[in-house]
Amino acid sequence: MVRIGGPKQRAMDAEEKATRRAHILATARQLYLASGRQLPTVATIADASGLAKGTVYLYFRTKEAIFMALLGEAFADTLGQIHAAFAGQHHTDPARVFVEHFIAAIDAHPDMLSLDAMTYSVLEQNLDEASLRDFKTSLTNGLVAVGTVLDQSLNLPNGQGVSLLLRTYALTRGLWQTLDHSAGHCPFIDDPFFAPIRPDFRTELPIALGQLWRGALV
Amino acid sequence: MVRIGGPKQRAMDAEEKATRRAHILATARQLYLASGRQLPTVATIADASGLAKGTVYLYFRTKEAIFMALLGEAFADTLGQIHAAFAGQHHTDPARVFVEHFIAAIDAHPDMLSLDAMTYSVLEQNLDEASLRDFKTSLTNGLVAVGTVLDQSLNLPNGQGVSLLLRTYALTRGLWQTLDHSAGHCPFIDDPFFAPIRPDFRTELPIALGQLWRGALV
Amino acid sequence: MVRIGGPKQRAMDAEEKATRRAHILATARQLYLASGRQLPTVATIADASGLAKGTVYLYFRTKEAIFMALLGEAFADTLGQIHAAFAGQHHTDPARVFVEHFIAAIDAHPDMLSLDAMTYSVLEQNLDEASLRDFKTSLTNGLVAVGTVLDQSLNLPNGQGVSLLLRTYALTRGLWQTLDHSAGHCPFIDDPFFAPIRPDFRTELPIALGQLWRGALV
Amino acid sequence: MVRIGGPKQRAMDAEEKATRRAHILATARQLYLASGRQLPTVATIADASGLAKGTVYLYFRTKEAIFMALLGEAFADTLGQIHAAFAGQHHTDPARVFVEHFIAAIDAHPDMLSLDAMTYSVLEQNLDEASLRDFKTSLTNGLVAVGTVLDQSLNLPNGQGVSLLLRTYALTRGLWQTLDHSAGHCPFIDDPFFAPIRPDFRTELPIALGQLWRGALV
DNA sequence: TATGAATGAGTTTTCATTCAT
DNA sequence: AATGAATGAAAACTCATTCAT
Repeated sequence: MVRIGGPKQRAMDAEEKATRRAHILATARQLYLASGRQLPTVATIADASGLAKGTVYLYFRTKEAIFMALLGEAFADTLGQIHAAFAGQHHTDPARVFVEHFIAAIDAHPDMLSLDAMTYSVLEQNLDEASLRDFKTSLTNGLVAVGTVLDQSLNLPNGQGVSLLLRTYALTRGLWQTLDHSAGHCPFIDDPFFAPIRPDFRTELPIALGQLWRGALV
Repeated sequence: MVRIGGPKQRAMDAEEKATRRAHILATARQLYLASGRQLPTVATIADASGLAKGTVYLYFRTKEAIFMALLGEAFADTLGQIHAAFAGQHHTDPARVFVEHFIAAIDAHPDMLSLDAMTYSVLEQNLDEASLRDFKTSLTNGLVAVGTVLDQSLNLPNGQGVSLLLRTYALTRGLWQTLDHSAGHCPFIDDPFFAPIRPDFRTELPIALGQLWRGALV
Repeated sequence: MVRIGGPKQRAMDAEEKATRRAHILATARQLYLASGRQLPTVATIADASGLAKGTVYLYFRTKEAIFMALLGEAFADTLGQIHAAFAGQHHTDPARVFVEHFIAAIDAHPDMLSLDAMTYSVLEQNLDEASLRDFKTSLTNGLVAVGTVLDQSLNLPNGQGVSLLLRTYALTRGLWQTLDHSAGHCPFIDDPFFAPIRPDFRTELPIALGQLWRGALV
Repeated sequence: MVRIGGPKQRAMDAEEKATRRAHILATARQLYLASGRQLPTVATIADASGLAKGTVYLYFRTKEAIFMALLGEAFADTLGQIHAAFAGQHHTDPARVFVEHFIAAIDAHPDMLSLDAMTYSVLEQNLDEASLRDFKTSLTNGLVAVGTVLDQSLNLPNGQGVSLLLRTYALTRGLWQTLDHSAGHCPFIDDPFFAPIRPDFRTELPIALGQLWRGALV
């Protein structure tokens, strides 16, 4: 028999519930950003949110689902910005426009690439199939929509837009994993010896993306 | 007093030690490949190697060091093949030659990209600084050497070869993480719905690399 | 402000309340029988009953009380059948008559012995004293009543009927715990090696009860 | 990376290991007896044994395995005493002799019936199949051996000895679960109202067993 | 009366690493 | 050098119960 103290405030209607969910998400993001490459524990998130552990589980099936949701938001937002920049428009230098908007979106989501780097090895492992499918479905929809917009805006053969998006993101993801060392796990990385293989990510990214797009649009 | 299972054979001279180390490494790779995205435990590796747990630690400082060593081998071998293909030679279509050799090397190391995907989030976390530095030093040396060879072979401005290598690998790594689903963690991924964002990695890779190189060598 | 899912129907008068209580009970029994030796969660019971969790607690003080009620019903029914068979009657072979009716009652309550096996270790642990007392009081009343009937019908010294009932039930309970393996927790139990200690419960029960009664009535 | 303090003493040979295992077992029994119907946590057992939690798991696969081992010992000892009393011997009043020895063995193992009552609902649930099979195999061997001895000593038809043992134990187990209230979970059980259904276990047991044996040996 | 959002206690087990032998 | 016994930190998740609405 377990006796416990009652709840604080209750999120009764859908709107309040959405707010609470968003609050948990925001707290988790903050904690993650502060910790550097370490998923905070559910207990920590709950504490920082002013909620009980069990309450967090009312809004997210697993701990990993929290961070997948964060990642999903970042993806959606990034895709949204690209969409806005290309839907129904033509640009004389589309590669430049794309890269500018893409990098701006990345800058706005400092947790995206970092969380993404955990996706493969950590997040997907402990995620239930349903959540994973939801995530991938929504991502697919977004990619296809923006890909179509790119097809139209750039006069590309059908499907080239999506391909370009995938390659762009793959290159970004790969570069970031190779070049980011913001979390400070390698104290020695500043040694000039490593300079040739440690260009700055933010400097390198536009160049690399530019090359890829130039090669693709030739 | 009964004493069972005393020390086995001792690997005294340098050669025997190298052999034993290689044996552990080979066992670990086998186990890793068989498990699909899961680092085997030290106990498992020791068992499968016919050694005691403690013995493994005579050859590797930490468990992660084992897999970093595996990754280092794969990198070294890959770089070696590129080096051989370009050192003191000129090619009429260097991009094609590079991509061919690069992909061949990747195919020969099915554990490379997979282990690499754990680097950021898993392997580097538990690695002691010394091992990490060794790894990165050796990698830097290899990259710089091959980069220089590329500079010469392709008549590139100094340092462009290394940059190209980094971008090439970043794109490969990113594509693989996006497109590989060999480990079968997503039973639903074969759903045709996901087809547009799931091109085959091996089909996609040469195209994407071709675009990058074309854009870079323009 | 959107309000969804208000209170359903209210069971105001005593009859409606009894009906709803019986409905919860029936659902719980079904769920228990279907699960094999696992008490369903309150959430499951509530869902399957079409009620909210809180509502279940309006009818039962604790989860365990639900299953004690189920057990109580089975006991009451069993005792009732014995009572009916012996009240005001004499039988030439009372042992045979008793065993027949007893086994028929047991067969009619496939959840009785199984729930009973959890009584000692699970159910009584989390039961509030009041419910436990209610349960035991009602059981005592039933036993004493039927015991008295047996005393009269069999011309036994006062109190022998209750003793016989207790011993009969104890033997049944013990045999069932020893011999039942319907839930299939031991896949290997069918190995012929275990045959000598795994006679069939339903075969064994009448024999064992027969011996006990014969020994008692000598 | 985890760094921890070294071990205290090491059990290197088989004998020392057996001693340590026995020590853990003894500690667990003590703790269980002191707690009344509550399996102590592994942490508690480890602490009380002066060992680390992990060490306990070197000797027992699961927590439940500890208590199954305790139960197995009690069974083995009980069967051993019966065996000694009947092997190669004839008694004029075998029922009396059996019951005396049986009850003496039960008295010597105050944890046996109590643990046994958890077997069905708690212990078997969390036990791995291998341990369960071992337990049942050893129990079967013991039962069959003693059953055979009984067959010979009492001139019973083949297999009757085992049957008698099973029924005897079933009755004992059932009576104990019905009548034991030593753990004090029912403060109200001493109310005279419950007297008719609460005879003393130790008084009741010999009577009930006597009836069963008399009925069986007629 | 009915609802269902909120609570939070509670515990097993794994496994990388150490170090006595 | 080799062995393998000992260590102990670490955290997700369930679910019975309460009580504001």
